[in-house]
Amino acid sequence: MSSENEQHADPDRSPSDVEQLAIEIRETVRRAKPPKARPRTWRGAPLAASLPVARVLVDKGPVHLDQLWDYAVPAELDDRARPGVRVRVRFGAGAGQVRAGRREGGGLLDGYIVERVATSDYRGPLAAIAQVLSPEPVLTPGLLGLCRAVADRYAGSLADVLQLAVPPRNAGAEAEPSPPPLPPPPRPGPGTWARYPDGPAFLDTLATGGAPRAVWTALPGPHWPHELATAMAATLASGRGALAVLPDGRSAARVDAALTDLLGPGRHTLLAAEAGPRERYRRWLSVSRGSVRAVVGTRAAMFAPVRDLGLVAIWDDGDSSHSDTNAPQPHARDVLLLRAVQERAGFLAGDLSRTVEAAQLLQNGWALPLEAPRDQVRAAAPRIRTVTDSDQARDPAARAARLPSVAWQTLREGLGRGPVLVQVPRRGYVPRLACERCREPARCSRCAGPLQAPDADSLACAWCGRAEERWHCTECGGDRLRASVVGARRTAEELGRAFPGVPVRTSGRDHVLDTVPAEPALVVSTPGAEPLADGGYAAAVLLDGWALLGRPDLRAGEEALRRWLDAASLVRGQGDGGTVVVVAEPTLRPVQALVRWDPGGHAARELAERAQLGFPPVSRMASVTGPAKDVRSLLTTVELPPGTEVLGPVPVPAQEAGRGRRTGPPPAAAGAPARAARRTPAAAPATGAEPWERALLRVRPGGGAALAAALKSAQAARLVKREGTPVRVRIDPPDIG
DNA sequence: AGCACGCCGACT
DNA sequence: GTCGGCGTGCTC
Repeated sequence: MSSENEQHADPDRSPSDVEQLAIEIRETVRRAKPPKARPRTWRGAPLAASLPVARVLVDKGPVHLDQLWDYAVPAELDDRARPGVRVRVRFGAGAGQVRAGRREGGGLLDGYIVERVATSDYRGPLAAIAQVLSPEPVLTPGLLGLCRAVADRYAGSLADVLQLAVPPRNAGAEAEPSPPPLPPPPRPGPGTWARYPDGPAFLDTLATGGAPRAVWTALPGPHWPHELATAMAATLASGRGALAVLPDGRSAARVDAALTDLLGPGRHTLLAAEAGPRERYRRWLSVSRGSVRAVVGTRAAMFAPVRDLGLVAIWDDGDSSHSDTNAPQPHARDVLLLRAVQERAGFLAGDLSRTVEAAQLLQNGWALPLEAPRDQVRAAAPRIRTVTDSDQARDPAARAARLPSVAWQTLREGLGRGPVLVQVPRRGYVPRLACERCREPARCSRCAGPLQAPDADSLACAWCGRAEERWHCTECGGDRLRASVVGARRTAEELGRAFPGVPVRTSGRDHVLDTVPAEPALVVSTPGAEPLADGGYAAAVLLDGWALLGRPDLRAGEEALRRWLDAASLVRGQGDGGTVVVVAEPTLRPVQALVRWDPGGHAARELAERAQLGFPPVSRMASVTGPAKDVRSLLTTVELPPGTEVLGPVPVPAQEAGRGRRTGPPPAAAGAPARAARRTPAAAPATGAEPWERALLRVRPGGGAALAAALKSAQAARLVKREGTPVRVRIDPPDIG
């Protein structure tokens, strides 16, 4: 270990830096009373001869600490204290005075060394790095740059983003060496990419080191995982790395299997939740160390530190699980877009459907479409028929199963040729009660809250608790209600009776079936849980379309179409007799898009409409949610970019305030209106909880970054001044209705 | 967030 | 004279 006076061979070393710096290690005992036992720090310990200052990012802590802090590097930690390593530092007023015997870590925080520099701007004595936790350089410059960009985009702190991007350390995994990298594989053939006119050229660009950007509308059927893997393999052939993010472990595993098929073992890895922490970290390290250059995984993999990235890909970007659930809730599509730009990589958004965001990438020319010609689409897709559920079947068993006659016939006919799929919307996902005639959700006549039926023959409002004596529909005047959709389990029972002797399988949230064999069977599934059928389903029936379409959400139409296309793509093409029946109003736009198998047209129309109405993603939005007075005070302090519109604030009911530490104002208890009324005057919540509000902020296209920056600094200012409780800031809120 | 420092009122 | 209220501000 070098001492202060030793000459270094390092040509970068400039000895005067050390003297000029006049670093004084924080003297823990300069006060009158020395501690009984000093912490094992280094009173007067020599500093690193070269670059004795470490700029450290502290891992946790309040938002306004979102900056780098300078620490002195003691000589004995010189060679371990490299950029990117995890360290432990003392932090906080008086942190230097550590009393022996007190509890450990008073002021000891974890962090990362971001860089080593010669001098510090900080005027004052620098504390020394307390400990280098591990010599593994986990926070590489590229990863840091990405995390910074994500933090800026989402008005979040760098430390929060880092927590998503860097997995927790596991000493055992770190001790294992990673194998040396394999040489680039040979170029894969185009395979089924030949079905897309621009497919082979796309692969060619990737294989020769280019960075093409595309929105890929995959043909229905089982080939897309292999096609996605082929694009990754082509990128590897150029000597670069590739990353694909999928919405769930099941689809990621399919692409992983396809990669194994194309590349053999050792060139790729799967980063998904299944593996335990040690295995996950082991795989992550194999990527970080450069021994593996292709990564497929679920959303946390979006940060995977793939070296020399040539392609980022996302599959099914409309799936809500692409939004991280931890602050600042970045979306995988946006993170990968940032990476494509920052790391000059190609970009591929693949989907059976199309989101408005993907349509926007096409519209502004950032990406090009990768689509099959119409006749190919028609051949690969099943035949789609629509039917309304007023068309009840004659067969009593089918009526009991609430099947329209066309649906019943389709199932019966399909069962002669193989497995058939029945998609049932998830219960609780849908309006509770609706007009039987026009499907308008039933609402309270006083407060417009949703009505529910506590027992067979009474109706009450879920918000205000008022009993509804004589309900009638405000839209069509109907006076009969329809109960909510029947769940998958009961549908399965009813179908079992309608088709005696046919095996019935269910797949849903609790048990998701992976695949079903080619034999005739009824497969009842909730959206997203549909098993693959060996050889494809002979037919499918998509029940209760009204429930998917009727959700009070900006994306209801897009989401319904996505769910339907996902299910319908598992059905054989119409040349092979594949048929799909969707039970929904045939004039609605998403239903027509399904019939024509035209997700691109649907997304383009949605995009045009959103542009006209000033909705995202054309305009950018942020939401600010919290106790009313805090929301309002933030709104008065924030320096919004010119032209920002402020919508609201409006009161938010408890469930919209989000699951958080603190819940919003409780809506008056549904079951006990009388008691609630007696206790307190209407507005004052009995619990003392303050009413919550939400404001939406909207900026013109291009103003998103400025809006995020303004919100972040206003939030930080409030924290510094300790004004009230922090409010929740969410960029691109998904739930605006 | 912690945790010191600091500048005003009641107490041994 | 000293203890101590928590308002203000810093933490490398």
